[in-house]
Amino acid sequence: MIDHRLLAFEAVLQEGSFERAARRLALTQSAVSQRVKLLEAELGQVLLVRSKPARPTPAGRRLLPYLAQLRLMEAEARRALAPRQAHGPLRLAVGVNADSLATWFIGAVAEVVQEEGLVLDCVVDDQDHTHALLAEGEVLGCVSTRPDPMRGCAAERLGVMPYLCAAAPDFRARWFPRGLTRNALEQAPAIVFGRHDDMHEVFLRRHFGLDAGHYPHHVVPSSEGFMAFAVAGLGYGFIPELQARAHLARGELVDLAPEREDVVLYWHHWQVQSPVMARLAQAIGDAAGRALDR
Amino acid sequence: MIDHRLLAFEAVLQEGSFERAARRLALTQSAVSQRVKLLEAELGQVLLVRSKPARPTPAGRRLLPYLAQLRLMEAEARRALAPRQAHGPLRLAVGVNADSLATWFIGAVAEVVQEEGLVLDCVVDDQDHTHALLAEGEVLGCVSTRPDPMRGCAAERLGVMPYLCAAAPDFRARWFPRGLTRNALEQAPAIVFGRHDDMHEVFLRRHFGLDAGHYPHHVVPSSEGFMAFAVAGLGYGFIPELQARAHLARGELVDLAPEREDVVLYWHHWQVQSPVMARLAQAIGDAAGRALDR
DNA sequence: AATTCACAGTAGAAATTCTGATGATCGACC
DNA sequence: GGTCGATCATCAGAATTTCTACTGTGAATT
Repeated sequence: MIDHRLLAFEAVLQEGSFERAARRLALTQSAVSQRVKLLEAELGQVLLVRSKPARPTPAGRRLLPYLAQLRLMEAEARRALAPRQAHGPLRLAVGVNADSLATWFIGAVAEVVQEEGLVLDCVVDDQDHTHALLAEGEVLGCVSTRPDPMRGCAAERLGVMPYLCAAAPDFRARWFPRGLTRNALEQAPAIVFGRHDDMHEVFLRRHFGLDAGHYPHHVVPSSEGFMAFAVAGLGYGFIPELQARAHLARGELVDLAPEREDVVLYWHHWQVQSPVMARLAQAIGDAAGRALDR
Repeated sequence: MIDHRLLAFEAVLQEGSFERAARRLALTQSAVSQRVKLLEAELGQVLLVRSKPARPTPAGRRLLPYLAQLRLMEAEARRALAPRQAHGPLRLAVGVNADSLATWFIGAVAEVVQEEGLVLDCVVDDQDHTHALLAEGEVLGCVSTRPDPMRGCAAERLGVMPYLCAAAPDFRARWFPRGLTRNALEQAPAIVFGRHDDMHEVFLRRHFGLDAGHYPHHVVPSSEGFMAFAVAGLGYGFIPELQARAHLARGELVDLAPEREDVVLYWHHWQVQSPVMARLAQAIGDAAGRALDR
């Protein structure tokens, strides 16, 4: 139902080349080439940079969000027409930061997902990176730390997610026998989530005047992995209070510092919304209100 | 860019028959018939009742809003790609009640319309009827008195529009020498806006216990006409305070009763929004905040 | 310089979609 | 109750679009 030419354009981007796009669409490379050319002619803009892998031109990039919205709208229209038929569940791509996914997010969306028969396509990335996913139309909504919405989007404040500095008890005994001192912090192996993750650095700089890069650290881009690292006594790091709570209670982790690093989360979404997206946003807002601090 | 079959379906509805739709689309009747049939087959639903004029089935009706949204999105996408090119201005259909249009509405949208290069398609109807226009996809947003949004839509409170009971001074002297009495009200010719307009009845019932239909009344479905009727001394009726103000000052009208009939207005819109719709909603909200009471 | 790779272009084949003719259905009217 | 007029469905073939198979070109690789 969506224009063939748009689908070809999208496939080339996702597959990286005309040939693989053709394979996916069960066409020849030539046909894909023609479709894309036609689309470019109609819009009067070059949409693809023919490199490997193929990349969108600025114009092409601006087209992507509309494609995602088109998809959603088509799916919605079909549901509105034949609500009880199984069209295959509606697939919604959303960007979530790993810690939200590991803590409050699933509970937040569970009910809506069930009732509306959705399939969520959770794209996990760092807090601030989820925003880029939205800009490129890869997701229709995302949890982000950025407060300002892009043009065409809206943002709602979800709440504050406090992180605490934690480690296994024996890790503390070994590395921080006298508490968090500048010296100890320069030696003790930290755990950070990912490359874009600057919470640890901010903490070290703010409270101990330590500069970036001057501390040994594991990089563990997985919420569960992060936790497991900490519990295993391999390092110390910032863990969402929500997630740490049970482990603290069981004595597997200890709280190293009174300070909390607060991360303010926002729900960003294209204003397509559609009934389902509106419900989802509502549910996320509600659940965040319950799970997060103000 | 929008699916041919959808366009055929729409044209048949707008023109009332397959033949005229074919003429508009520069096709044969046969082609239109085939397109519609194809669409119906794809969706697994009959969309059109083949009567004269052709009407949508319930399924067809549910499809209409999506068509309107599709249109908007396509226009938006084109603008996003080539902002400076003149694509022909973006056409936005909005439902407005006559009194808003005659008073605050134009000022509210003027700036956005200019800056974004829009063409507004104002559909004027009674306060509550504008809602139906939204449901059928005829408009993308509307000013209505209904507070509750439909599924897939959102509603924002704009403010209160107070109406006062007014007439020309000589009309008062002639019909209401002793003020508004039950007897006089049963005799004096009222002016009401339209068939769906129940403000006058509500007023008579609430304050004087008069039943519906027991008063003579002109029906004048035009805001200016309504005003002219009143100024000419042909009747009395409820006029927006905003609109009456100048006439009261000039002595052309007098205020007949201390009571005000308050109409609460809401802005309803499909959640497509799109950047332009978002700006429009913002502007309308702002202007309403200035022009209307809380 | 030769080779490989990836996309553009072209001609004819295939598929789609249109036209024009015909048939079915329904209501109006005599 | 039959006929006419109007309107939509259906069908076969024409027209158009879109695809495939193949060739050409330029850039990267060796």
